[in-house]
Amino acid sequence: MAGMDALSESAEMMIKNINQLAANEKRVRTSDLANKTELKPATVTEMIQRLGDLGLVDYEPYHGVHLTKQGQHVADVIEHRFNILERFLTEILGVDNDEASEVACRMEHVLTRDVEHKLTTFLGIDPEKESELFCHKINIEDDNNLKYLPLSNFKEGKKGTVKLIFENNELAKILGTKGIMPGSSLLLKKSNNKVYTIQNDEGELSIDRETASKIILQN
Amino acid sequence: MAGMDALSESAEMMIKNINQLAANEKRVRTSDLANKTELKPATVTEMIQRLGDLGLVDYEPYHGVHLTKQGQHVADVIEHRFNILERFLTEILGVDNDEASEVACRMEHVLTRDVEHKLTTFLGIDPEKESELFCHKINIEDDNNLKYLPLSNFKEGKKGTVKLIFENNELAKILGTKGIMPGSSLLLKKSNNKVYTIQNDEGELSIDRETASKIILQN
DNA sequence: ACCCTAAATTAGGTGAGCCTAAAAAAACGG
DNA sequence: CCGTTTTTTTAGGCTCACCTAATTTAGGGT
Repeated sequence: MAGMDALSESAEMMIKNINQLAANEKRVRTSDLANKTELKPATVTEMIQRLGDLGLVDYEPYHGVHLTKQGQHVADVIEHRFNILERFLTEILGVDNDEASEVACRMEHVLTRDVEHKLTTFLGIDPEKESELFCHKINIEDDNNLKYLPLSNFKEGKKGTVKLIFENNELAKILGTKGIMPGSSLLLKKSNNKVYTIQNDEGELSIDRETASKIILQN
Repeated sequence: MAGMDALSESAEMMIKNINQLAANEKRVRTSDLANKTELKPATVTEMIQRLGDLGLVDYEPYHGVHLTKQGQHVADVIEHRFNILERFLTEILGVDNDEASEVACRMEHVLTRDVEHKLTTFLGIDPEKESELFCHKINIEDDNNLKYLPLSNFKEGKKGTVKLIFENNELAKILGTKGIMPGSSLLLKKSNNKVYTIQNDEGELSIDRETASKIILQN
């Protein structure tokens, strides 16, 4: 990882876009990138030349680019950060999709590996299994201090205490009538990633994933 | 809020630093800013001149700057975003202080007001009471489009998404076989306060009031 | 094979944000 | 109140990331 001096946001975005277009065609053309990024072709050329100099992209004049191994790695990291951030923003905070996507796209460039990793864990994803990207041990010191999780990421059969319910709306009030409120305990009886069946002192009920993502529990 | 075109990260940082130094002395001098920001004095001069042109700072050559009302507002927003982010990173994710501070400092510039607000709520702070900053109505985008109602109180002809079903009993299972489960959509075709006729992809069915009161919908 | 069009690159310009070095203003001590 | 030192500003230069306009290359049709 020599010379990994932190790429500019623009450079990272270009790599991300190359990666996304590469799904369709092996060599990505300047015009496609210009189109996707809303930059002028001349700007794209300039950029991919610089990326070429950095060894992130294999650039053959007049014949497009494709990511090198290094470039692919960068793309994977960015993509992952974007996904994590987007999920956090929509599922946990309840930000709407367009805005979440936009904000995630700007935040993806300022995350550190550690924050990314902790956020991944927070979302209930096991970072080890999540991808091969970080197999060279990350060494997150004591993940067990991450005690808050949305119900949507709870494991079946686990019990937890409600710490907060995001958005103080009608739904929260309805949940309240069934004994689901900050401070109360509940058991996630069954979940299939779509329907979550929970049980507490007052009985059972089923809720959808979106709702489940707004109930934050401490285990 | 005219011309609030989104300041650059550099400009925002400069305002933040001016604000922080202003705690000590009313007029903040170039050399103090140069010191704090690790920029050269010439660069600071250039920056504060630009901020002056934008009306964010009152700049008097050779005699330092202080924030205008507008500038102060920007500073307060940034400061708040920083604090929220830092708290989230340390308290929820468990990121250590130095790194949290650094990451928060880069993220503060890309937060939107909505995300900031939702994050504030997530941390268990009531954004309304939190500060006087946003008393000039924040206009949380129309909370009324997030209405949760039991099917029994739905209006005829309205469509909604099932958010939760109270009690995981036989009846709920039967509803499930008819495509009525958390996450699914339905239309209340007819209701007379006794019999509720609903329609979804899989057809129509009629249920009684008691059952209807246990199905919570979002419109 | 040749021309023509579409695509890509080069050439040259701009502003932001940094710099150094030189000049100017303010401050301070006798 | 004058000279020296410190602070600030101006002048001029650089890179990055964008642009437009001009030029070059690739590739398809006849």
